[in-house]
Amino acid sequence: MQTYRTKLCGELRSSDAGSEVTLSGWVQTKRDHGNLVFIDLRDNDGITQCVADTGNPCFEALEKVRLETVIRVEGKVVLRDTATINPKMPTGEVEVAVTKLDILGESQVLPFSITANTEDLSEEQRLTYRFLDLRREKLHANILLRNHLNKFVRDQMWDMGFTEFQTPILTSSSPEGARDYLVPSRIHKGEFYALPQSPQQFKQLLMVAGFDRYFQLAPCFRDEDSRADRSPGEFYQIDWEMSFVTQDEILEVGEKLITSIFKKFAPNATCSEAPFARIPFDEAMLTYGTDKPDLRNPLKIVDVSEVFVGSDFGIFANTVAEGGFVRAIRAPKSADKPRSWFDKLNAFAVENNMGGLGYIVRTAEGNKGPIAKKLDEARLTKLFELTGTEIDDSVFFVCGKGSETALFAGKVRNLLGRELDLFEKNAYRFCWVMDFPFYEMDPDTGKPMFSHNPFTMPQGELDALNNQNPLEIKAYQFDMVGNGLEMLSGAIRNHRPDVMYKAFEIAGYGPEVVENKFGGMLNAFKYGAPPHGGAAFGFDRIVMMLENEDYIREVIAFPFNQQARDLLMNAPSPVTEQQLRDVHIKLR
RNA sequence: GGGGUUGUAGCUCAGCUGGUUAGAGCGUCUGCCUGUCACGCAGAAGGUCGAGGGUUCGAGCCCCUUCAAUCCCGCCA
Repeated sequence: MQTYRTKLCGELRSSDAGSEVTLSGWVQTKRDHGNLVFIDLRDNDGITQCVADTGNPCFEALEKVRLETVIRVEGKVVLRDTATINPKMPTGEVEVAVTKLDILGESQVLPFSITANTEDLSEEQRLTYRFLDLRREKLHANILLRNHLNKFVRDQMWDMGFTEFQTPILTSSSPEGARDYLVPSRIHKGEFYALPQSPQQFKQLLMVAGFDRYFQLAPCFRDEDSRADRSPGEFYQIDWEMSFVTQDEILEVGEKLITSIFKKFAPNATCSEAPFARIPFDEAMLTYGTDKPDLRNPLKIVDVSEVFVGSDFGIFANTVAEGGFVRAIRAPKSADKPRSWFDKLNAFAVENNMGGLGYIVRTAEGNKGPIAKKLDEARLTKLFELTGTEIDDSVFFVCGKGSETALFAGKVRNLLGRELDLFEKNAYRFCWVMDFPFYEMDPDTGKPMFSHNPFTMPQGELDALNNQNPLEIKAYQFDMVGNGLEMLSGAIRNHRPDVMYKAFEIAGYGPEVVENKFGGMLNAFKYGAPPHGGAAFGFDRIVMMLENEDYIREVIAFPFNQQARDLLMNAPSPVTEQQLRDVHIKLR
């Protein structure tokens, strides 16, 4: 059997001139000049131009070959004339003068062009013909980068002393969190496996089993609806867990891993250095109006309620008196913006059901805007001091009560940052958001419910659960946020059965619920559990950030569409009656 | 579960206030072309206007129903 290739399509250089080579690949483009034909031959490695003219026995076959046909060519590497060198191609100094051509795999007429821009194609087309889409340069490169990241992360984790595990894919349904993907049992009528939403309980059991440091590039399955940055169905986490560990030590692992990743895969971008800013949840909500602060945006939200107490501006003064607040955002160098700009921002507030967006414009000639007249000189001075507002700046106000208003201030902060083009360019800014509340009020029942996950250790442990207002207890729970995206979530776990029973009791669950739902893990904790904690990065999201992609599908080889369908493999799909009978299912 | 947007040639789209035979670019096919590199030039074929119903003398365009795609809200311990 003849060899398919002696060289790859990306590796020929001028130094190879004169040698005989064999290449195999896809016909990416064909430029037929009648008596002279060029073919760009592409493989995973790159592209090489092949050429033949009328004197060549392969000429007619080469002229007829359809795009994306797989061929094998033999030929001689020749230097191109200076005038015909293509500096855009790594192989552009040479070409292969074809002496023999074999068709290895014919292509039908393509449904779309491999070389067209990605944005010129519908998602439906791309997913239906994903194998063609994956041949396109950008997506192909994204998937290759994902592959490199995969190995890099493994190496890093091994180097840090972690042990790689594989945990079950078929497991049991867990009662909290997202909807499970269920798998009916054939042997046990009426019972179901579930695909894991994360290996959470397994990795904790591994700690109890004494493995000390676990990691896994873990597939996770959640039956929830998709978003641009959230693939439906399945996704991957860089999941790790550590025994005898403090919260700080977990954060250090996260910082070390993420900085090494961005240093290697985004060497030209600015990246936060460890240690990252550690922002308590409450401060994040006040200063950034979100639990996912984008630190590329320099703007900060400042509480200026005190300025309005007893002022002539009745709406704000009354809201503050009723327990609300006024928060301000300085908009630097925006005083020269036209009235329409301020109107536009006000309209944004109205769209968000916020009534309006007050503002003061500070100029050398005086202060303008609807609120300026309502504040006396002393109050204005205080306001400008609190917010750092200088001449030629303006300052915007959000007034109201509760988290809704706080979150709206965050939206205004983002909008102003974009409008004034303040976001740091080509940068990755990371921070930690810490000290999440352990419980939050369930608006339906008026009782405390777990705000994150019930496996987390409350700060203050049993003493806090016994003696503090549940809504004021913080959790050893943290997120890493990068450029406004949640990249990691982690926690110190609750490894003490007594604390767990009490935590669930406060959330309204009796001991039988804990034993029923988390019996396996709870039982394990009764036989000597080490203090432990861990975290998990969203793997797909890191690739997304590295590639500056807005859509998570751009970094997944075979993603679902928005409706959680695989258009290529036609999943989900109906099954036979016999298959249904086997698993004791009758469709209604 | 809810809201927005979209659906016209193989692909990406245009199509005015409802009015003659529904257009463009790319792709396909045919012909010409020996230095292109998204080659170029000339010509041709290609349409259930997502589907179903309605209004109208007349519907790609208006109305109703429905299907699909996409983005968002809910949801995502």
